[in-house]
Amino acid sequence: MKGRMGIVSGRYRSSQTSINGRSQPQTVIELFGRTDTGSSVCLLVHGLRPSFEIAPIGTWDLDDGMPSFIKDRIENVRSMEHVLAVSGPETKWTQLGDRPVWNIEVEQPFHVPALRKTLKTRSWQVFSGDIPFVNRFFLDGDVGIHIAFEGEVVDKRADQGPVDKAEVLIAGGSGRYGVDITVRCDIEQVRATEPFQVPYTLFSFDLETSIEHETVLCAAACVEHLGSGERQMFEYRGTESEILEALTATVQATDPDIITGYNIDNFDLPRLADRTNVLRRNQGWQATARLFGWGRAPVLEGELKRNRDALTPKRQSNRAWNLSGRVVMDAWWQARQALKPRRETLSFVASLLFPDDEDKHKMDIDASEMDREWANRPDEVMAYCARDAALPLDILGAIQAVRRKEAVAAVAKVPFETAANGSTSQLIDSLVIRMADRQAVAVPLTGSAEAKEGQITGGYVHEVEAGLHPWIAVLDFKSMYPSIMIGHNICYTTRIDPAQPGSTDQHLGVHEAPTGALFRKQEERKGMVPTLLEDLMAQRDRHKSAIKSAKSAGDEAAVDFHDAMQYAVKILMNSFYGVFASGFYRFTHRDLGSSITAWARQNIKGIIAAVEAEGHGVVYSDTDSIFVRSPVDQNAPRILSEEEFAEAENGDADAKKLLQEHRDAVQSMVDFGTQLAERYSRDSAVLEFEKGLSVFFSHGAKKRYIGQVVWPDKEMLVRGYETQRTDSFIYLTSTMKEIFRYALADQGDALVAFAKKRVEALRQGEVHASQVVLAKSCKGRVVRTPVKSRDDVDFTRDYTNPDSMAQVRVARQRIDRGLGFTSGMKVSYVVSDATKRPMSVVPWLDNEEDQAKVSYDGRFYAERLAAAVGRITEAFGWEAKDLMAGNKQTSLFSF
DNA sequence: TGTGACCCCTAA
DNA sequence: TGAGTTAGGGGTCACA
Repeated sequence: MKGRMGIVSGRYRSSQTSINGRSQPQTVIELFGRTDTGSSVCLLVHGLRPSFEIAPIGTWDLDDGMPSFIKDRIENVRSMEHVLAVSGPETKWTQLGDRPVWNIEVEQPFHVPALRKTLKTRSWQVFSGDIPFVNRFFLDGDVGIHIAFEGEVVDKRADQGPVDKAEVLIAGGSGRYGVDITVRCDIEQVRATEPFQVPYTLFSFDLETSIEHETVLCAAACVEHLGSGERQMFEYRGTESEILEALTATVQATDPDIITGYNIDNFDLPRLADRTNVLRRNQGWQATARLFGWGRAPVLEGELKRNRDALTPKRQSNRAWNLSGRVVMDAWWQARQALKPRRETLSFVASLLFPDDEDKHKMDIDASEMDREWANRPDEVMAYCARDAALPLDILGAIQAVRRKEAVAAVAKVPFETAANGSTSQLIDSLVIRMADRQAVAVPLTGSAEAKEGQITGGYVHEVEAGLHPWIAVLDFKSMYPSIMIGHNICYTTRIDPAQPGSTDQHLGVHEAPTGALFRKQEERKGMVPTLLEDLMAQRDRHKSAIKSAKSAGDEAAVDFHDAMQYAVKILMNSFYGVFASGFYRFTHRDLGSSITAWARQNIKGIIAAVEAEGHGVVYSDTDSIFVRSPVDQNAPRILSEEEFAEAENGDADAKKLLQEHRDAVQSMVDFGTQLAERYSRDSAVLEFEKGLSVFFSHGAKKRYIGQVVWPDKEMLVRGYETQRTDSFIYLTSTMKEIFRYALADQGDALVAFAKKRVEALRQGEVHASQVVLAKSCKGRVVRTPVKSRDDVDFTRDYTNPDSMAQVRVARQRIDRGLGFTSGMKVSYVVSDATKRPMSVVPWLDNEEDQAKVSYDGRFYAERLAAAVGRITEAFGWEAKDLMAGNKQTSLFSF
């Protein structure tokens, strides 16, 4: 058959095969995914052999030929156990210059770690020796998530046959896979194809569990087919074994690519794993498969024993869960990343995303009393469970999680699983190693770089001038760090090491960083990273222009697709700096990161000085942006009210004049900013006029400012202040927002009056408790699941003094009440008495009964609000004014 | 009352 | 023991 598929994940299988009567090691790659026509596939790919590379430490003159002792040592390697073949040498670039590199083919991938270690002790330098075998397939074939393949169908779901069906075994599989079709092919029959939207199937589930007995009371699942948009609901009751077996049967029958749910990583999946262990006791391995065999691997004992990509979901240490052929995507984690919600409960996130859909967030079941609820109102509990099984699908849809991860996978050329659950360095690795192989650059092992000593110096932040500043043009460097990397050819492979012999040889000119670090010119050797970044920039431009043409053609799906792609490219480009500035990445050196930031500081400081020398004040600057005073009529109206606009529309002469003056001022600022950006742009450092503010305000702290944007759109801009923070309380943030409006309108008196009123209301306790809920994330290691007592979580590993942290005290109270705990989740609380040390806090729970009991410390909250608001008013010098108005207090908000 | 350690979260 | 970075503000607690 011929087809196209989107790869979910891959794994490999080691076996023996017989060639001409001789037993030979064989390694088959199993790729799981779904075709463009909607069938799930297991592709058995043949022809890739595990290997790595070695180079001798020490050097000799290449022109003299290879010394005989090297030949002997190579023969020695050839005769090592599990080594199949040695080929080479091939000349590859290494940090120590061009070196002869031999390729070592081994019997199986799992032999590599031990051989690597032995060879290191025998003075070989090892390269490409820590790349997972499946990654090797993506790198060598230069493919990513979307592939086209050709092959022979060896099994179909509808076919009959035992699990060890001969056709599958002959094709290199371990047995009948849980997919629609199993296809055998050779590596040459797989190639990259244009990105397309894979019609994935999603499976979302939720459990209701007994707090008393830890058992599963009931479960529900919802399956969504992205291709058709269709959904199916499933409900499970009965004995616990029946529930688990029925859930597993649904997974196998609906065959999803992606498994989701809300907080399944830390709750539902561990619970299912625990219960499976209890329920399977005194039964064979088949019981485990029936209860929790959710993967696409054949139902065989060996498939349960694997550490990863097994038949049952598993997780090692803190990593995401994994299982064969499917990917686990926790909707909680995705929502947290995408939305940064103030609180993280399912009902809160649902009300954030679907504010008008009351049914999605009302709480009519008391989760802390689940046993009682289940006994008294099983149907309501079931309905609640079903709703919470479906909601994660709504959430993933609303934040476009699957489509965005798919786009990242397409850009980084990795399987879906790596984009969904992998690390940033894995994405970068995927692109950089490909480039290294193309350029004959040896790939060093992770951890082989010299440790970075201390931190490198980062971006420059200009002191901000406190107060109101009218007509500020905001300019910033376009993709500053990527541009610097391209412009100065910064790469692991272009760095000139002064300690290296020959480093002082003639270069065709060099890039010298302000730190003194040297990089070759691209004419001499173009870096891998600059090449990749240029490609990515071009790719992003292509998607951006495709968005334009799709828009004019009215093709909404194409707009979404190209938008997801251009966004993924942007994310990836901006990740390069961080990875290369990190201490552990395989292709890094401490000079790379520090050179990038040093050039950045030089650029921005140079521009600040030049602009100021021209007589234009710079009120603020952070890393790659600069806020400049525009030579605009200072008396021009900064913003017009709705009424003034209406009056101007209606032909009112005064209003029309105001409007004209405002527009003239905006235009004059735009002209100034555009012209300034043009004049200070360089090839590798493009300055852009990003936005125009009719007024800018800061109380004098870096990274905290507000502004009235009048170009390109009209909006309020807030950075850093409490309104942006998720660990503040609503009453404070809403007060601040209003204060900002007064501040930007320069209405000092109204501002002060409003601030006083709000502070007083808090102090008197007139504000509803829901408005003073604080939330902070809480770390801690769960040492026993499920979490039933305080001893089940160890907070001392994450906190020097856990008892002094409010979030820990709250977490402990939650545990006491049987509400469980998951590390990293935000916990909500209210301060009940701040005069105590440490302050008394009570958890804020999701049910009205508990909420009604909460009383807060009004004085504490009033002081916190006063402190925040006071910083703003102080900058205006309004205390004196207030005193003059007859207020006897020495400070505005003292009591 | 001031200070520093520790922590969370944000800007870039 | 698993991994993008640094700069920075501000809250809480403990202690001098």
